[in-house]
Amino acid sequence: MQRRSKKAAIINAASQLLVEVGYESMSPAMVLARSGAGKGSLYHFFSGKKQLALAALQNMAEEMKADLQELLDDEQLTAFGKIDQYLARKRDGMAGCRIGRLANEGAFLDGELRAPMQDYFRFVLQQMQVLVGQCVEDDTFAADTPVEHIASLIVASVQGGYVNSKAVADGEQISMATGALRVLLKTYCVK
Amino acid sequence: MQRRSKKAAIINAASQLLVEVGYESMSPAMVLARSGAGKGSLYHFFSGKKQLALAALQNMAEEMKADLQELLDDEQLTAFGKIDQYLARKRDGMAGCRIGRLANEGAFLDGELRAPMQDYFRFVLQQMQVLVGQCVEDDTFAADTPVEHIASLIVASVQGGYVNSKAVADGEQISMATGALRVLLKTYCVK
DNA sequence: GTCTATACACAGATAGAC
DNA sequence: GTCTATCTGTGTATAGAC
Repeated sequence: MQRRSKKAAIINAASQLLVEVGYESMSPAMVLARSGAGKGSLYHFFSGKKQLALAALQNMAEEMKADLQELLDDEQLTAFGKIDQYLARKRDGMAGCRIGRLANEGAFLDGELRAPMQDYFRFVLQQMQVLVGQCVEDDTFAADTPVEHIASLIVASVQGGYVNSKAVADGEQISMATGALRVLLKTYCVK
Repeated sequence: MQRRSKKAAIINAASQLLVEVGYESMSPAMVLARSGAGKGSLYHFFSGKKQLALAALQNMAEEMKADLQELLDDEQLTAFGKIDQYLARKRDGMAGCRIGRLANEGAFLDGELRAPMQDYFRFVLQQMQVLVGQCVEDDTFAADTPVEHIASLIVASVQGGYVNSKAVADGEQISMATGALRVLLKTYCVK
């Protein structure tokens, strides 16, 4: 047994390909070519394409959650500041959200594959709800809109920004959408 | 030559399938099964899957543009009222945008296939820009944000709402996002 | 114009050697 | 654990009859 098996390389290649081409278009052959492994290795570690994608997805979701958590843990920022920073993050519109870009693939109607996606989105929505709730609490926001609606819009501006970027082939679309929301939320603040 | 050939049936079936399963997962066999035509008919009218999808897409785009145009032509509504009505439209979150849901498929990197999608999105973005511009003009909105940013956010709230809905399997997500934006835009109005 | 029968490539998975 | 060789099903397209 090697110290670092091909397993990690395979998962890594799969993660990249899920972002680049999606699930249905990702063939085992592509994964093997990129990871430098043979078919045997893939089917030694995973029962099939689905289980491989599952492992890759769970990896990505953990990374992205940790990324958000880092922002949430920033003691320097107010709740509103965290929302603002989240929206202000630099994003590659033409790449798409690593997880959200898979939402329309038929394979994700399957409960098992959808689980990590659903889990990730619920986490982000939930955390945004908490932040918006804190803004209401400390009178930054008026309490005239359900917190989960605002949270939903925040996430939608990012996901929709990615879609717009891809659709018109303009990477700037996403920052235009999130930027506009930053302004609107600032205006929404009860000064 | 029949008065109503199988061509329309084939395009119609393809349109449905593009929404339901997407482009890559839509096989000629599925199109034929649903349309009741034989393989020969399909390849008689279209040079291949791509040209068929193109025809179906152009059909859909025209329909959806006409749908929006109807709202734009409503003499009863102010520019702001039109934006508000656009956001308030009833949408099936679990179905997804007929065109936007294809944005992440690799086949749409191809210029020919992307054209109708790009065209549709540009149209909607452009029309929203005009409406927002009118709102600035008549002092409904402050002029402190570029009109194309607000327009981008409006479209993103819809597209992102669809993504959220699919991701968490909750059809209400989209109306939560667009609903929140309606409130924010109302607050943004210079009263 | 519409059909059935057929060809070809490749995605997905298995067998078994090393 | 890792590899190569192989098998099967199906997506995509063509040929050619009716």
